Amino acid sequence: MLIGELSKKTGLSKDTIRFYEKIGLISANNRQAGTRLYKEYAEEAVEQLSIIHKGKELGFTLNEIRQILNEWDNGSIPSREQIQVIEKKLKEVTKKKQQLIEIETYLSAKLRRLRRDIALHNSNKPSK
Amino acid sequence: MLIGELSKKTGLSKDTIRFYEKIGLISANNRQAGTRLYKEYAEEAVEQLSIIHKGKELGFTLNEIRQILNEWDNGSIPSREQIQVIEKKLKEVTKKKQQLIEIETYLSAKLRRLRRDIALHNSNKPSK
DNA sequence: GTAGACTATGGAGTGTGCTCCACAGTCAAG
DNA sequence: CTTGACTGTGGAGCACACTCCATAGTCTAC
Repeated sequence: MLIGELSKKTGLSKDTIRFYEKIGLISANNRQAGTRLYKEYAEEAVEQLSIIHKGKELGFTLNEIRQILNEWDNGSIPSREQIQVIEKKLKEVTKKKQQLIEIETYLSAKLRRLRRDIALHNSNKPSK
Repeated sequence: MLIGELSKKTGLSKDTIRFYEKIGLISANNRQAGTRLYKEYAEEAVEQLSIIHKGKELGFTLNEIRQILNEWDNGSIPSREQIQVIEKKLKEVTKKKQQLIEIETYLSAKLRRLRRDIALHNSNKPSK
């Protein structure tokens, strides 16, 4: 598929996709088009872009996402090392889960306080 | 407490803390020191910086974190609207939780494949 | 056979979030 | 009363992740 279709399927802009391809986060084949080349993306790219999108929303940098996608050229890195990288990322995911719970706790407490203030008809005099 | 102590307690650099104070994410009182003013931070700032740090690691922008901290000047915003903002953030937290699970699933599948490749003494010929 | 929507390339520009630096005042220890 | 570690201010610079633009070739439909 060409970039326009990929853009629609993923919700990412063409420029963003081109940028990701340029830095090697996703790959594309070349399709001959007259004197020029068009980029042909595999179906796989949709899932990869979905992971990139999620990773970004969770605060991973593109370099970290590169490790998550495991896009090292042609298995140049031994499997054992790849395993260690993935395990490290899984630990980071676990940490982020914990941090999410802590933020959720913080927000929930804040919400309870606000609701109570309103219930007491005291909405413009915060209790804290 | 002064900025050095706050920096040690939170693990954030002084420059970062000064930057957060400059954009109004945290606040400080002025303490007279000769002809100059030193910034005096309340104990509260430690928790706020902790939330900022977690928020950042989870991909929230500083403007989003501002909403999480709810640091609008002196309750200028009605409580009912504050409640809506917090509820929205809680929904975003829920979404991020789901995204974390999806990334975890992706990584786990990758890990299983790699482990199997090694078990088959086939470590340099990935199965996919 | 041309209008209009697509494609690629290169490079400039932008917003966010720091990070570093120079300069200068403060203050506790010896 | 000086040394050394602290403090603040202002501004420059930087890395990241895009975003936009100009230019130019391609392709489909009418």
